[in-house]
Amino acid sequence: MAKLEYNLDHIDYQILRIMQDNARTNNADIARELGMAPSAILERVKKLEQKEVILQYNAKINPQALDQKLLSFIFIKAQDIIGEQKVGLLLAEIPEVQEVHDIAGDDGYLVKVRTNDSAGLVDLMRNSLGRIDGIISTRTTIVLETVKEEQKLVIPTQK
Amino acid sequence: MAKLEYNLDHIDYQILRIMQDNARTNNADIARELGMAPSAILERVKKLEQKEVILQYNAKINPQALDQKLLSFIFIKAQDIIGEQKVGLLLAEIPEVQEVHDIAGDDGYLVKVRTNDSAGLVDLMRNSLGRIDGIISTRTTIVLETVKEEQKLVIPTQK
DNA sequence: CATATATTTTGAATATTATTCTGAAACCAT
DNA sequence: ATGGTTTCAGAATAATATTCAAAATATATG
Repeated sequence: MAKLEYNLDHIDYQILRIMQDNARTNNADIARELGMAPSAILERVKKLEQKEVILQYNAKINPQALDQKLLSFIFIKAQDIIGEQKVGLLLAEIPEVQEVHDIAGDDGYLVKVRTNDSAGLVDLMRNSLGRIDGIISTRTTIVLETVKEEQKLVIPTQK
Repeated sequence: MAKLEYNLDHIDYQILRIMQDNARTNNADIARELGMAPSAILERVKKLEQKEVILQYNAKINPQALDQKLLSFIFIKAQDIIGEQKVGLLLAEIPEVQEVHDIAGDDGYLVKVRTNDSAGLVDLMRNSLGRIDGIISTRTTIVLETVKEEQKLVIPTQK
């Protein structure tokens, strides 16, 4: 699935930088900015998608607007066989769960969850987490305020 | 800055659902899918942007392709005055830092960081974190494998 | 409940962009 | 160098974005 050779050059990096900043920038604008023909940019973008360098385009929606005001991180200890992630996959199926990371140390997962409020969180823990076998314990951390939240990667300047 | 009334209807939700799934879906396609005129969709999308319901459009780039293979979470205890977040703002300035959350409990921050490898992480902790005054202690959690990583919100079905 | 006012939608016209394709240029490996 | 491959530019065409006026819808107010 994942290619071993991505082989990106300076121009690809510039395209990625633009796209990472605004995924709806059109080919014509990118072409103008890079001093190239639109057709060439189109080719490159398609190739970046095919090579799975660009994984997807998404709109970042304001959680407030959908009344999802509470962000929490939950550490979950599980009795999973290492590398199997049976619990992890079940956690991933919960819509309110945005991230599931298998972490080193305590046979556990770190899970990022967004709910309406604390009642929604309790609800989720009781219903969704409650139904999953293999969870030994949980420890929840409430986010008071988010100072920064992006998924932008550091893109190399040089080729 | 943030509006108190977003007042979204069923159609807005549908647009958000489409956009959240693929931010490069064009107006014509959305219009076709919702059985409306492209100009009406354009109006709504513009309004969603103005009302800061849609915050931005970004391309999700494969960290592997940029050789950023290590994901870590760092808990940082700081001697910040509550609500001030002096340390938090400094943390947010570090490019490798994707997220900074002010968390309840231990006067601390939860920070999400992407680096090349463990050497890059050590480097970041020594250089970038090392320069920040007010950091009392850190505890680092290494991610072995990410099972899920999205920022999709649960969008209501009904109006 | 009716009417005035504001908002949203449509549909057509125009501007802009996306996409395709061909030949030229650049690149690579031998 | 030379043959083969990849990338690019430029033009032609298809499709989409954008604008705008009028119609339709929703909202507010007396």
